[in-house]
Order: sequence, then C-alpha cells, then structure tokens
Amino acid sequence: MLQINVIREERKEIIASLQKRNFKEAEELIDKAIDLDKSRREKQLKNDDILAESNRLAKEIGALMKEGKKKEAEEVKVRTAALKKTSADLSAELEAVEQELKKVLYLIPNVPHESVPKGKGADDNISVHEHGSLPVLGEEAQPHWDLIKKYDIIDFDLGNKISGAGFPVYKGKGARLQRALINFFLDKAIEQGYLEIQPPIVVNEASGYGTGQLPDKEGQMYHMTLDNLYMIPTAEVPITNLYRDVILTESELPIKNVGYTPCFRREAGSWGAHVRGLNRLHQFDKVEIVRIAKPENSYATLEEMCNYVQGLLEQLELPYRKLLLCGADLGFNSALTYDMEVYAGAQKRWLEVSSISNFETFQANRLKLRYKNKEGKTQLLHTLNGSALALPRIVAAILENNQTSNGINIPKALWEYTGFKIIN
RNA sequence: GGAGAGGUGGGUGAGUGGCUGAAACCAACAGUUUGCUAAACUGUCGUACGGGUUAAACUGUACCGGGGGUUCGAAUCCCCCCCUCUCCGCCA
Repeated sequence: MLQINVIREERKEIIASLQKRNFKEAEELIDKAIDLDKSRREKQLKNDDILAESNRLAKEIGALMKEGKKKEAEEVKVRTAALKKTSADLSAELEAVEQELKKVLYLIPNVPHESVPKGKGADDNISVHEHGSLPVLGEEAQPHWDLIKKYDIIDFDLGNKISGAGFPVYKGKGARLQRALINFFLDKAIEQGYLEIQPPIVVNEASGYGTGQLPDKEGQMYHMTLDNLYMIPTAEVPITNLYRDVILTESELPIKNVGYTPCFRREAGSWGAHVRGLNRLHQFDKVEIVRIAKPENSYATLEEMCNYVQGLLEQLELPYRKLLLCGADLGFNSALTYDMEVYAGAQKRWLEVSSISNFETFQANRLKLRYKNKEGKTQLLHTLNGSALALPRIVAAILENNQTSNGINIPKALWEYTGFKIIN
C-alpha cells in the first residue's frame, strides 16, 4: 500500500510511473485518494476540536463537583450533550471516509522502479543475463512427466487418488531428491548468513493482509473457513509477517531469513497444456529468502540476492536466464522484480524457478514495519524476497537435461545430499 | 472442550471513576565525572493521525489485548471476543 502522504506530495510522478504498468485507473484512483484524504483531515480537525472542548468541560464539571457546586455542574452537563451528539456524527463520517480511503489505496499497485521498462506482457521482459549452454538432447529425449513414470519416482495418479490433481506423491529417489534439494538450499543460505526459520504454514487473516494476499487475491489461497485460517502460498507470508507491527533498532538490521515450507496455491482456472507434470502444482516445496533492509541499501540487497540465486543455479549446472520484468508483468506489490528461468531441454521451454523482488515500503507500510534511524525518527523499512529456490521446476529441468540412456545423472553438488549419483 | 486466574509502555510492575499517557525500578540512548573499564550523577526515553513550522519548537485527538456499552468524565464499572497461565479432559 502506498503512503498517502507520499501520494499527496508526488501525485504527478506516481501517476506517470504507474503508466508503465498500463494501469489505466491510475489518475482516477490517485485523485480519489487525495480527495478522500483531504476530507478525512478536515473531519478529523473538526472532530478533534469538539472532543477537546468536551474534555475541557468534563474537567470543569469535575472541579465544580468537588467544590460542591452541583447546580453549576448540571448546567455544564447540558452543554456537553450537544457536543457529544455532533462528535458521534462526525466520528461516524470520519470512520466511513477512512474505510473508503483504505479501499482505494488497496487498489493501487506499487510504483515501479525507474529502471523498469514499459511493456505489454511477458514478451517484453528483458533478459539481462544468461548462463550455460542449452542442452542438446536426442530425438528420444523425454519430458519429465514421462521420465518420472519410467523411473517411478513421482506419481500423479496416486496423488490424484488421495488428494486431487496437482498433488503429486514423491517416491524413492524422487522423494530423496526433493529432500536433498531442500537441505542443499537451506545449507547454502545459512552459509551466507541467513537465519533459518520454520514458520507455521497456515496463517490468520491479518497476515494475509500484511503481505498483500488479501483482500484482492483471496482466491489464490486455500481457506479453512471453520477456523478462518489460510494455507500459505509462499513462506514469504509467515516470515515477513514475523515483522508486522515491529519497530526494529538499527543494530538488528539487516534481517536475512530463510525458510523451507510447502506452498499451496489454488491456481483456479489456470490449467492447460503448458502446465503438465511438475510445471504447475497445488502443493509444492520452496525455500524462500526474505530480507529487510534500510531504504538506502535495498537495491544493493536485491542484487546480492540475485547473485546468490544465480550461484545456486550454477552449482546445479542448470542453464538459466535472468529477466528484468517489464511494467506489465510486474507483480502488484513489487517495485522491481527479476525472474530466474531455467531451461528444460525436453520441453524446450524456459521455466520460472525464482522471482526476486524489492517491495520497497509497499509491504512495510501495510505491515507497519519500521526502524528508528540515527536521528531517532521511525521510518518504514524495505522488504524483499526471493525463491531460493522453488523445487518442482528445478526437478523437472534436472530430470530432462540430465537424462541419458543409462539413467538420469544427478548434479555433483547434490551427491552428498542424495547419496546417489544416478536415477535408473 | 470444561473450570479458575490473568492480559498496563522494550522489560518488571503500581494504578478500582476526574489531579494518569500512565508511579517506581530495570534496560536503552545522550551527557558529566573518571588513566581505561566499571560505578555514580544529570537528562532523554511509546505509537498513530491532525494543526503548526523551511525544519523545529509548540499544540489537538486517540490508544493500558480487540470490539461495544454505562458516565459530563473509564486503564479503572458492564457485555462480547481473542490470547496467556494453572488444573481437568483429549492427544502426535
């Protein structure tokens, strides 16, 4: 959520920046917010004055009572009654305006960073870095959904039976590979100074609002209505919400957290030809890195996170490219996002395995996540997060790219974690 | 799930209707003193939204788990909810 005082001061610049997202209602919503804010301040000023008067009279009554001037006190009481009525009305109006303002603010996406290119869609994302050569596989190369059957390591039919589509069952070396990747990712992050967190994988409503899944992306999450809890779509939600309503001291910064969790996504209506096999699931595993940084450091932090994730992909010997997302493809909360895509040789497609974003103060404003700076002023922090990494598509690429007639070779970096070098 | 006890500022904790945004102590921060450290002393020390100012100073309102109510006036009284602790029940 953008800060209303910033909107007030930088109206023109914000509207212009939002054009990069092709966000048509930008000017309309920004102006609406400014109007509501003006009305809110007027009403508050009026109401505060009335309450101040009312407080004054209450003290006067107290004093009169003490002096035993009961009659005079009664006379003053009459005056407070009218004030009370006016204030009640004004408070109700104020409340309504505040709600309305909040609703409008919830509809306005984050302002893209100046380096974000305009664009119409995913095709306009810019590849800023590529690494590794694309695997050359023979005609007989199989996509991962065939390979997992051939070696009996991941079973969609079984998952279908006990849960439904998009809930695969990992077996044998498939299960072991998953576990190896999770441990590999966690260990590497810890080496880089990240603190491992094991958060709950269900969260309450307030947390959903804190990171921006609610109210607009309600359909993305599984909702347990009996207890009003949500299954997390990403570890970002619980880990970032750890810092909801928190004022950090400078010495606690920067925050570097890493967490492994299963992730749950309803992905309603998004099933089709491109999402076969492991490409898109309702439940998947992911290791997520979450950073909280001072504003002046956040873009250096973003670069550092990208370098870290790229290092992981290189250790896994996967060809990848790094995309700078254009305005049209940029997530609602994000100011700048890099996607990492690995190449899956048999599908001959790039698969997104990581999305690394700087949210600047957009989440922190909702979360009320601040720190006390050197001047002793409380100031919003910047939040960032990135997948490091999402497992299923990594598995898909490993399986497809490393297939041979003898079996599937496991990247060397994982050997100590898998305990085997080949799936056959 | 049942019964009881509680929830006050970063922490401990006082406060049962007005003089309380809240004592005291601890922690933290700044300073004084001191070869250094420690100690002592002095000061500062909640948040949000307004007004005001170039910026401050200054100033208004709200907030003592959350929401509602009683009252001229609520941390304090009443109701509902949430959470924590103890005991019981159930249980990986």
